[in-house]
Amino acid sequence: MIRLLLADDEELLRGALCSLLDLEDDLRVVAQAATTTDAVRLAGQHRPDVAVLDLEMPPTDGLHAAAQILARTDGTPPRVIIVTRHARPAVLRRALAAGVSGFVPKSTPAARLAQIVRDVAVGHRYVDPEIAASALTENECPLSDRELEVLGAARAGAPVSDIAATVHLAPGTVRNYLSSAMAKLGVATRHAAAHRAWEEGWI
Amino acid sequence: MIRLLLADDEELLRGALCSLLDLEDDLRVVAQAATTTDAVRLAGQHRPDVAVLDLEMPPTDGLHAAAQILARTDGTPPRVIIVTRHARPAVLRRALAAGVSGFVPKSTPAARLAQIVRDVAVGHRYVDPEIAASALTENECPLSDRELEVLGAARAGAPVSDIAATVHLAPGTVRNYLSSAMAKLGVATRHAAAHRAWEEGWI
DNA sequence: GAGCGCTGATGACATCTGTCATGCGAGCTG
DNA sequence: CAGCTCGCATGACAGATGTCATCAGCGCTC
Repeated sequence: MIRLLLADDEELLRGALCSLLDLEDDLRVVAQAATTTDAVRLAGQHRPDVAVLDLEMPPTDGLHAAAQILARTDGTPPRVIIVTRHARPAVLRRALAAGVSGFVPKSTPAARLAQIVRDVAVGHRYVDPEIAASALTENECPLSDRELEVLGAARAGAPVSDIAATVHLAPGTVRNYLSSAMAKLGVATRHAAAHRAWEEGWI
Repeated sequence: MIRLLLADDEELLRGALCSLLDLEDDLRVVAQAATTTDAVRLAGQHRPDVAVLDLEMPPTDGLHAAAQILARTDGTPPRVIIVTRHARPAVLRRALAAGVSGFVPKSTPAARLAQIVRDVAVGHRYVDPEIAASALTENECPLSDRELEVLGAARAGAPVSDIAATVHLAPGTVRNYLSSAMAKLGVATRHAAAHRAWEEGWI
């Protein structure tokens, strides 16, 4: 019997997956969470074999939760499967770096999920083949850490002075980073750069 | 027996909902679609009693599909239920204006969906109570049509000249609309305004 | 027809952005 | 140590953006 933790902020999906997976004789959902904090807490309490975490979850995100769950020192931590609608190569890379065992886009057929859970439970890894292929062929993110940080702060449309304040840099420096990021991405405004970086999953 | 059309671009959710609803004795999913075009086509072919449409679907969106499905002239069109993660009062208003019978955020418990489908099938309407309350109390979108149009074109971070080209207006005019929109929203840049308008579901 | 509100446009002006050259200090590398 | 790169910062400059006053046309109402 494989014991599952299910975490997703959308009740509709979580509930549907729960009943879907519970239909399988060898799977049992032992805990559900709608937030990352609950997910981490319940993972500690219930010690599931596999934790299925949505990537987009308040208050942080699935990767933070995964890192915390995997960092537990007493006993073996559960295997973690990340489920996401935002399935981009950059996200996959970050997920694997965090030590997750499965990476499942929401475009995966529901019927296959149970088998993925079983595979992961016995120690295998599962990565969506299409995303994996993209991750190998697509070019890496060309932006430096600082550029990403600054773009992240620019995402909501804030003026340079605000960005500089949140990133703790001089306004001129911020403009330099934005400028180089824009040059690398081939766009004309920092907002276009931020938009693009977001779509690519870089920030 | 209530015959259902299920449309959602996320296989995972669509598949899970399908098996969930098929468990009910009086419901049967007769067609599934991942795009709005398929949804419209299959609604014509299979004549379901109820169509459950995701709002966020390529290539257009669930409201367009709903409008097309409801516009059919031969026979009675199906009742339409819109499911969305982006549950804001403005979206609800647009959905009701399009003639849909149900408005269900993805935060709704999965177990309740079957009952909502039954209610809608017999002619009732269902609107998520929380969103409905917000729609009644929250202030309406303060922006004019032109302002919304211009903000929509500004969303990807394009410079004013590009926006002017896509909207077929003079650059100076575009700046006026952007300026008034920014004033109404109390923000300092058009990108912040566009971001805000997007989050509120206005564009 | 005068008045009013709305849309679309123009021009002037202050400010913000994007670009670029440059400087300074920390770390590393010969 | 000298030379080098790299992260961070500054200053100057052109062009883009935000603000504002103003105007013309159009439809509407009194």
